[in-house]
Amino acid sequence: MLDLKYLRDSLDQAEQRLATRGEAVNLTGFRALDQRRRELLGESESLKAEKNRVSTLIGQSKDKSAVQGEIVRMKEVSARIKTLEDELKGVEDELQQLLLMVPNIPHEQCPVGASEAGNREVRRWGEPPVFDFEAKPHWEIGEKLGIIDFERAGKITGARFSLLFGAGARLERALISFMLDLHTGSHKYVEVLPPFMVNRESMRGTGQLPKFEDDLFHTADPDYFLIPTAEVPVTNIHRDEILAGADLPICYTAYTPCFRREAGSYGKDTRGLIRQHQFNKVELVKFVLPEEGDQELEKLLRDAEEVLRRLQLPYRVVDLCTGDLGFSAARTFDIEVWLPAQGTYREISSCSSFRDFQARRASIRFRREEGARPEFVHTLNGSGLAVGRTLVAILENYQQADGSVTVPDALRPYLGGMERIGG
RNA sequence: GGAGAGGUGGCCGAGCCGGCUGAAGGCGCUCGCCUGCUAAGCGAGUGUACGGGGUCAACCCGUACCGAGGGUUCGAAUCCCUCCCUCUCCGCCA
Repeated sequence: MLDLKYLRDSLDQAEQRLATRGEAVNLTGFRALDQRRRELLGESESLKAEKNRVSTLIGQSKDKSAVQGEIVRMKEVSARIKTLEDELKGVEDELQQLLLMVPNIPHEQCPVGASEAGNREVRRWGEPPVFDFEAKPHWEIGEKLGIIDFERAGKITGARFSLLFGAGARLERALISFMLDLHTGSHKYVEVLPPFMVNRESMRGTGQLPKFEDDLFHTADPDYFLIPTAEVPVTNIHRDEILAGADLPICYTAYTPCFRREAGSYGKDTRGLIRQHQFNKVELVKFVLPEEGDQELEKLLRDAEEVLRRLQLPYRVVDLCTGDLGFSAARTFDIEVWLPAQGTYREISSCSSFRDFQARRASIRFRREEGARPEFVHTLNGSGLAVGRTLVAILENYQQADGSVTVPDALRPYLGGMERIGG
């Protein structure tokens, strides 16, 4: 959510910067609503002051019959206040609805562009492997090895689900442990294991609601949502809190499954593990001082990259342009891993700064020192990494001519020393 | 799922036969005094949001907030209704 006072003072600038996102952002009506709100507030609050003053006098008077006229008058004042407040509530609801639908303002260093095509490659790491045979897609490799079964997953649940067996299941688990150990050990994140279902307030806090309800799995009773990313429960850990400035940055890492409806992606990535309704992810989340946001994002990005470096998987980093940013993000770097069968880089991590956008929605604040005014923190997060896609990358990049798959060195301790799957 | 108890300021905890309670008291914290050091002691201060004013920073005024939302009343932390959450006992259960 954007700052009401900023919008009031710099509406034109806000509109211009939002326009670089491409989609039309509707701020019409904001000014009128804001002004009406302040008029109603002014009138009802001065009437309340009057009411409070007179009511105290009535309470103090010995002779109630002497103040009968005031009682009658206050009755009318109260009725008037009620009318004003009803209208005020309507106006505030409308204003709130409007503000909750407005996306974040892009960071000034974001490349400006209308779509994915405007993204800027920042760096590449590693060399795509060269095979003396035709590289197979991971679903063929996995099914041949008997470690991935899409057909039975479809029977059990439906499309876009998967079933892992044996070394496949173990590899997935190994990746989770490996990533968590790296981030808690070398990178000093605190491991958390949050709820996988959250309430509406949490979803609103990070920005999934109210705009993207269609993308979420929902339970009817109670009214909960399955998390689409650990960002939601982990960022909301500190919702409605005031943190001590000295405690910042606060860094968490969490493994969770993620659940996404993938509405509107019919026909995309229909085969394989790339796009699933349920997938595992290890997430990194930070709460930082506003002035340290940019450098903390850079560090978070490096921490996520480190996973691929240790696994010796080639990747590149892309700086998303204004038109490709997510709703809540001010700045995003995607990490894309090389997938030989597709002959292209595919997203495996997305590292974003939300600045104070989520903090304002979720009311996450801090004090620089004891007694200082609360300020909003900046929130950051990134995948470190998407586990399913990492498994895909390993199967494809480490595949051998005979259909077996070599286990990356860094993972062997997590697989009881296993050096190869199949073969 | 059944029965009962309760949700008050950073924390503990009064108030709950309606008004003078943003809210007693204690703890914590900040500043000052005192003190060979420490501890103790003494004094003052110590929430947030919104709106208005302002030398637009410190500050001043107003309003709101005693789990959430409604209601009664001139006036509600205090009375009534609905919902949420926590705790205890029973049942069920990984």
